[in-house]
Amino acid sequence: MGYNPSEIETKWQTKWSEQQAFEPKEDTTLKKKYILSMFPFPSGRLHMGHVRNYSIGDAMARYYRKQNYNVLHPIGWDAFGMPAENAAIKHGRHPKDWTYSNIAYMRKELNSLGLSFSETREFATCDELYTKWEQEFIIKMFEEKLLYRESTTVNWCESCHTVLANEQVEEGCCWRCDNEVELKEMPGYYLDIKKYSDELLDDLKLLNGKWPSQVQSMQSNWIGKSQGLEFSFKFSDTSKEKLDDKFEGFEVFTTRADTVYGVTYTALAPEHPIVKALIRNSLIDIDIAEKITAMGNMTEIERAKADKEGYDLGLTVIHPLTGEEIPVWTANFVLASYGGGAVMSVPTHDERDFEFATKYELPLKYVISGDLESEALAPKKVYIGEGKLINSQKFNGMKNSEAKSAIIELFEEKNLGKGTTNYKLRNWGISRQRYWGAPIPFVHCDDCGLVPENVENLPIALPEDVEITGEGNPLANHPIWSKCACPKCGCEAKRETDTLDTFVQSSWYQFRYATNPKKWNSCGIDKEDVNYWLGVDQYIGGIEHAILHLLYARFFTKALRDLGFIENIKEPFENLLTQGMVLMDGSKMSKSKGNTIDPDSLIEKYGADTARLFTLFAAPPQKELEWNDSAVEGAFRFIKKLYDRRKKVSSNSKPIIDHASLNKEEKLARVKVYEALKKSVDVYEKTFAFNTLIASCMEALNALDKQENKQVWTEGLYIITHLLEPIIPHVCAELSEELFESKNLIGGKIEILEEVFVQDTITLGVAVNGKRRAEIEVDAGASKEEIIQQAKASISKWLEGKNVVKEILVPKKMVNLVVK
RNA sequence: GCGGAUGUGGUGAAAUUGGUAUACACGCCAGACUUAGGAUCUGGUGCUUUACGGCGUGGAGGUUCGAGUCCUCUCAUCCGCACCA
Repeated sequence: MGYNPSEIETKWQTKWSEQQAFEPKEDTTLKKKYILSMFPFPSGRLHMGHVRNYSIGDAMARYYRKQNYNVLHPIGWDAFGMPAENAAIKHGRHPKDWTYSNIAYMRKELNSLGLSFSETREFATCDELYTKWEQEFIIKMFEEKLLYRESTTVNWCESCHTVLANEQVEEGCCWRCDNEVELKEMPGYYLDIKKYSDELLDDLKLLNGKWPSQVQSMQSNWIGKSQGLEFSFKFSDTSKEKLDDKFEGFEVFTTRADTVYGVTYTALAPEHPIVKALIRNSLIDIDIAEKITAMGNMTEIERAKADKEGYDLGLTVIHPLTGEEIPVWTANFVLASYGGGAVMSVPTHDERDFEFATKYELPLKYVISGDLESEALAPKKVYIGEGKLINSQKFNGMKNSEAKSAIIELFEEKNLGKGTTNYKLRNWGISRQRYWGAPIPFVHCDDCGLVPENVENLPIALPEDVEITGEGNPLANHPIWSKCACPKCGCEAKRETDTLDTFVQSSWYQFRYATNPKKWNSCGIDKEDVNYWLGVDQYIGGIEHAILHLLYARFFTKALRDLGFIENIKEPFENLLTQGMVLMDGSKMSKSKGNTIDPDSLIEKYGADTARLFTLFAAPPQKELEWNDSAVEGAFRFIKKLYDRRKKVSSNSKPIIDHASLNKEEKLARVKVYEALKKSVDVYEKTFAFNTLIASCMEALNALDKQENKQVWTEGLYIITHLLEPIIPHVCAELSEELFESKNLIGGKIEILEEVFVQDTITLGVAVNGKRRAEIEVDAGASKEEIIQQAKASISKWLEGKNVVKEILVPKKMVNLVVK
């Protein structure tokens, strides 16, 4: 009988499901592992990236389950989002119907891969029960001032017809549809993630060695903490007058307090309120005002590409230390969103300021001198390096690195400014003007203002009878849905029609899985369950979420902790593995390129075990995986061979073998088998280099093939099927049941017999001056002298007319003879 | 520009604390069995040389008896952020 994957796999999948084999136990005294792969969006079909993601996680889950851990290995559906609405527009299907039928199909696909997910903990984020608790969190966040509503400039994607968070804008374009993002002023809801800037940054250290350093550094850059000096420039009297005494001055932020004496102009963002006031009051020429407005309307990406541009505002400020009168400009390189939208400019020691000053012939003043006089004072050059201060009153001669804090101190002493910290991170805009999302549970009342919905009315569910055309917000267009009574005063009010960003759902799903499903009706997150299961011992997913999801989920964890929904948890994901992409001909598999492999047809042709084996064998999980048809054949061939060798097994349990009585090939086979066993612990618990474990098992099988001892064969297959079960579970379960009554798949680790590694003779390399020249075989008990003797004999021709000046013996490895 | 990685055969990739570089697999070559095979099995396969040898982990140095591994410099590629004051 040949290897028939579909028969074997169907049999075991049915059995596992009937036995509820993968449900976590409720006994919280058991040692636990929480293995989590990022949940999929129910797009319709699995792709190879999913296969890889879940094969990695499943191998870990199955490994720990076999080691008698209580394992939580859940799956669910990140089910809200644009594509469901797009499908509705394109195929006239209701998003809900589209989503749930996709889930049903993809659940079948996951099943066909033999993944060991809990069935009872599965949910979709669009389930009303999930929405209900999420809305409760949102209301609590509002009450605790962690959530607010404000009208401001936002990123707008016209093609998705919605607002995007900063994290969802990639190079000026929408992360989902790649359409260029526009700026738009509109109201929206924001989560105060900035409040957690320092904690989010500092706690990255807790993840050292547990998260890829790349992800840590990406998050750290994104938070973008920088320390410096904040102070204000006061307007000169004439300027103040010009502004009708409405403005005293403006605040600036600098990380280069050491260059403060070199300021020769200041610059405001085109959107700065002072600039706007000047325009509004016609204090600037009409054509220049138009140009400034145009500058302000450019997106950040356009501005980054544009040449430096700016206009003298005809205002002056007084330098707080020198009393000099300094001109005020507006410039396109000043960002409204950072550091108060205003800068002090030191063209001599800042490249950007220099470029601007050169273009508009603004004055230069050097305040740092390098070691070489010429370096610092070469006319019309910018000097970025270290040096000593000049032209800086009492700080002259001080090293600029020291002057930074000294000057900040002076500002603080004189009450002119203070040392401060700035962040690039901006608050998380969570409003989306779309239908297929969780409604934001607030009500607008003419009398009471913004009022949260009463918790007992939750969930605020989506109306089913909507028309989805792609034009406008379907919730806002619904004839009656938004009509409601104010929860506070009972008067007629209007329900909020924005929905929540889908990243809100994925920010707390790890706690929902951990909550026992029996409690799902009564609470969103159960503290005790979460205390037992969290943190996630291993999280697995794509690097594309390095900032987005992983930052939001970290923030949410800290926020939920402060709101009292969870406790004792600093970080949700203890260990993170970012898997590489699946490539075809060097580029990412994608529908538009037509270079996809359909997992279904792969499974149909070779079986799930081959798909899983190839995925884990072709590359380490962290690296990119290049698709290769013949390598898939190779994986299939190995499984067939393994299955075929069941004929070699002669007893149904692990035999006790008299190692000394074996011949050379038999001993070698045992060595290879036990080497694989030894390696497995490291691979499953630390390195996740499944490719090397599989290679070791292949070596072991090759070595077994070179001998005929039935006991050695029996022991070998007992161990190999034990080791590979997490990777190719169906064929191993089948073999184990048939040959060993499944004994090798239960009951923890198999003992490593060290006696197997004890050898009678040892092969050593012999090197002369570090260059390998020969190989010798010595008795295991041979003394150093005997070995050196033998080594010299083996390389006698290299010793002619030379003296051995040093003899180095590396036990069990090699001999190095140094000759002259 | 800033930050993070990665460079090893024809290809995917291995290689505790520095200790016989290229395990395992794919591909290729040769052979066996076949009417035939893209099936299966066996053997070979870093480059170079008739051979002895020589050369080989992006490049150049260094430390060491010994370096893919450690140090310095450098080149290339990839990823993230990017006018952040």
